[in-house]
Amino acid sequence: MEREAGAGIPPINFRSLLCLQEAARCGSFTDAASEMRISQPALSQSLAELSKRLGAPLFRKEGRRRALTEGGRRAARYADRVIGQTADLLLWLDRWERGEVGLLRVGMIDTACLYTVPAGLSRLREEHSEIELNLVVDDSASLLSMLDEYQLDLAFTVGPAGEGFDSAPVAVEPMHIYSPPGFPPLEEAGAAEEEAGRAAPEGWALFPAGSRTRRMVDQGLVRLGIQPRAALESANPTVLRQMAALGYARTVLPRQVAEAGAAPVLEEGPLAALRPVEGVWRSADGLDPRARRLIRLVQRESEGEGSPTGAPA
Amino acid sequence: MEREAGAGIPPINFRSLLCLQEAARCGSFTDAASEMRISQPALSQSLAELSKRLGAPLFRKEGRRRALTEGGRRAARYADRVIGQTADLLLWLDRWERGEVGLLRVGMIDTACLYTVPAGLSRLREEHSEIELNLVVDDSASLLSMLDEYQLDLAFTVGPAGEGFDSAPVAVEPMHIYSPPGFPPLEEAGAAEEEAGRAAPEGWALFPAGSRTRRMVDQGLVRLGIQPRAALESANPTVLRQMAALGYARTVLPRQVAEAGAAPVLEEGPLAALRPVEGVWRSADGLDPRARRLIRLVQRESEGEGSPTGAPA
DNA sequence: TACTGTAGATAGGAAATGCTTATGAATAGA
DNA sequence: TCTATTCATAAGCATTTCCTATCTACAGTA
Repeated sequence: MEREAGAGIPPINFRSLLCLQEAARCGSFTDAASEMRISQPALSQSLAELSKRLGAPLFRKEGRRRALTEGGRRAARYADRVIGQTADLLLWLDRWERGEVGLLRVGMIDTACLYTVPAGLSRLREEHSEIELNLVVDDSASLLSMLDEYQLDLAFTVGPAGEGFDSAPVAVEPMHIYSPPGFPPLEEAGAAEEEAGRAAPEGWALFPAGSRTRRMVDQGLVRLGIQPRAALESANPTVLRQMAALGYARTVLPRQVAEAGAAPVLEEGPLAALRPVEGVWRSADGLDPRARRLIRLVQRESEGEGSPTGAPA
Repeated sequence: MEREAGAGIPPINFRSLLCLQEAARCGSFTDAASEMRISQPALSQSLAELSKRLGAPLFRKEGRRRALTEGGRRAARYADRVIGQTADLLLWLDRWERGEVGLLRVGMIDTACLYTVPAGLSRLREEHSEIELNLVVDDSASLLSMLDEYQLDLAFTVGPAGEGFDSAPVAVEPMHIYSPPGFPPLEEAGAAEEEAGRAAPEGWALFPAGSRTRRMVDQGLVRLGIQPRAALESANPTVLRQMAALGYARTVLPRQVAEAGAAPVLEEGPLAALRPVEGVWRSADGLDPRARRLIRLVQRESEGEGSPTGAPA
C-alpha cells in the first residue's frame, strides 16, 4: 500500500479563504467584495468554488442574503487560522531576509574568537537577540571545508580564502617574533643555526606544519634569514605563548596574543608576517544577511585595532 | 485609514504547499514530483512560484540538488501545519455532512419532551455523542416561528405544519376526556350545560385558547355535543391533569399524560381528538442530517406506542 | 398588488495560472 | 572527457479566475 502524502486535498486558493473570511466578517457578499476590491461575482464564484472543493455547503439562503452554515462557520474559523499563520510566516520570512532573525553558524580561528570577533558578536546579540548563533572554533582549513559543506554560514579565517569563496577583511594581525628573556639575540641564534645546521639549542614553538599561518610565518622568517626548527607545534596560540614564556622556545605570535598574559615576559622581536583575518562565505550562495550584519559589526568594533580595509559586498 | 483584511497576502495555492511538503520530505524535486504524480517541471515551477510569492528563497543549490534554506524549512513546517488543519477540516465537514457531528437545535412541545422524544434523544446521544444538542420546549406556534427564524433546526409540534415547512409524523396521541371521580356523567353534564347555558358548575381545564391543540380539542368536543367552559387554561398538560385530579374540572389530555400519575385517579371518557405529532423542518433548507437521525430514532423508539406512519424524506 | 431597490447568481470573454512534453544547463561520477 | 542525473526553461494547451453585463429573487413601499 502506497502512502500518499496529501492525497485527497483539493487545490484551494488562498484568495477563496480571504473571501470566506471577509464574507463571514461582513455578513454580506457585496460588502465583502468591495472590501476586497474585487467584483461581487468574483467573490460569489470564489465562494461557490470553495464550497464545492470542501464538499460542504458554507452558506444558506436567508432572505436575499446568505448566512453561514455551521460548516461555514467552522471553515471560516479555519480560514482565520490559516491566514493568520500565513501572515506570521510572511512576517518572519521578511525579517529573515533582512537578517533580523534566523540561525547564523559561524566558524572562527582561535585569535578571531579571542580578540577580533567577540565585541562584534556581543553587539549582534544586543541589537538582534532573535538571531540564533552557533559558534565553532577551528583552524582555517577545517573551517573552510565546513563552510563548503554547508555546516557554516560564515567563517573568520586567515586569508586569502580562495576559489569558491568571497570574503571581507576584518583585521590584520601583525605577527612578531617573541623570545624568552634569557635567550640569545636573534642574529647570533640565526648565525649559530646556519653554521651548525640543525644543532642549535634554541627551538621554536610554532603553528602546525601545513597550516596557513605556519606557511606565512615560515616565509616571513626566511625573509629575515631564519630557518626555524620546530621544537613544538600547536594550533593554539596561547599554548605557544605559554611555552615561550616558560623559556622553552622562541615563537611567532600575533601581538594581541603575546601581550595578553599578565606581565610582558616575552621580548618582542622583528615583524615576521602580517596575518589577514577575513570573514569568508560561499560565493555561490551570496552573503547571508545575518552574516553581513556580523561582519559589519566586527569591522566597526575592530576599527583602529586591526585594519578594516573594505566593507562586505 | 481603511482597514484591509488580508491585505498583502499573496494568492498561494495549496498545490504548491503540497509540493513544498513533499519536496522537503523527499529531499529531491524529481522524487517528490513522482510521489505526487505530477511532472518534475510542474513541481519545479510550482515551488519557484511559491518562493516568489512568499518573497524569500526556499531552496539553495547544493550540487545538482536543491536543499532547503532556513526559510524553506520554516515554510515547510508551515505547510505541514496548514495541510494538517485542512485535512482536519475536510474530515470534520465530511462527518458533518453525514450528520455525525455538529449542533442540532431541537424544539419540542411538552408531551413530546415528556414522552415521545426522550428515548430517541437518548439513543442519539449514545450513538453520536459528538452531536451537540440544544433543546427548547414551547408550544407549537412558538416553535414554528423559531424554526422559521433559524433559531431551530427541527421542531416536534402538533401537525400539520403548513406552508414553508416539511414534516414527518412521529406519533399520534389519542386525547380522551378525563373526569375527576366525583363528577356527574358526561351526558348529564352536557345536557345540564346546554339547558342552563353557562351556569353549569363543572368547568374544564384546557389548553390555552388559540393553541393548535385547543382548536383540535374544541372541534372534538363539539362533535361529541359538548360546548366546554374553560375554568382553567394552561399550556402544561401536567397542570391540567393535576387540576382534574384535584376535582376542580374535567380535562382533555393525551392518554400518556393522564396515565402518568401515581394512581389512576381520573376516569377516562370518550376519545375527543387524535393529536398528530410531527418532526418539522424548513423546506427551503432541506432536512438537516442530524435532524434526520433524530427523527428516525424517535420513530423507531415510539414504534408500537404511537403510530409512525412514514419515514422522513 | 404592483413598483422599486438591493443581494446575489449567471453568462461570456479576457487574462492568469498550472500542467504537460521537449529540451537545455549544470553537476557528479566513471 | 563522457555519461547519467538533477533541476530549469520553453512552448502549447486546459483550467481557473477575474471582469462587465445581465438576470432572478426578495424586501420594502406606494
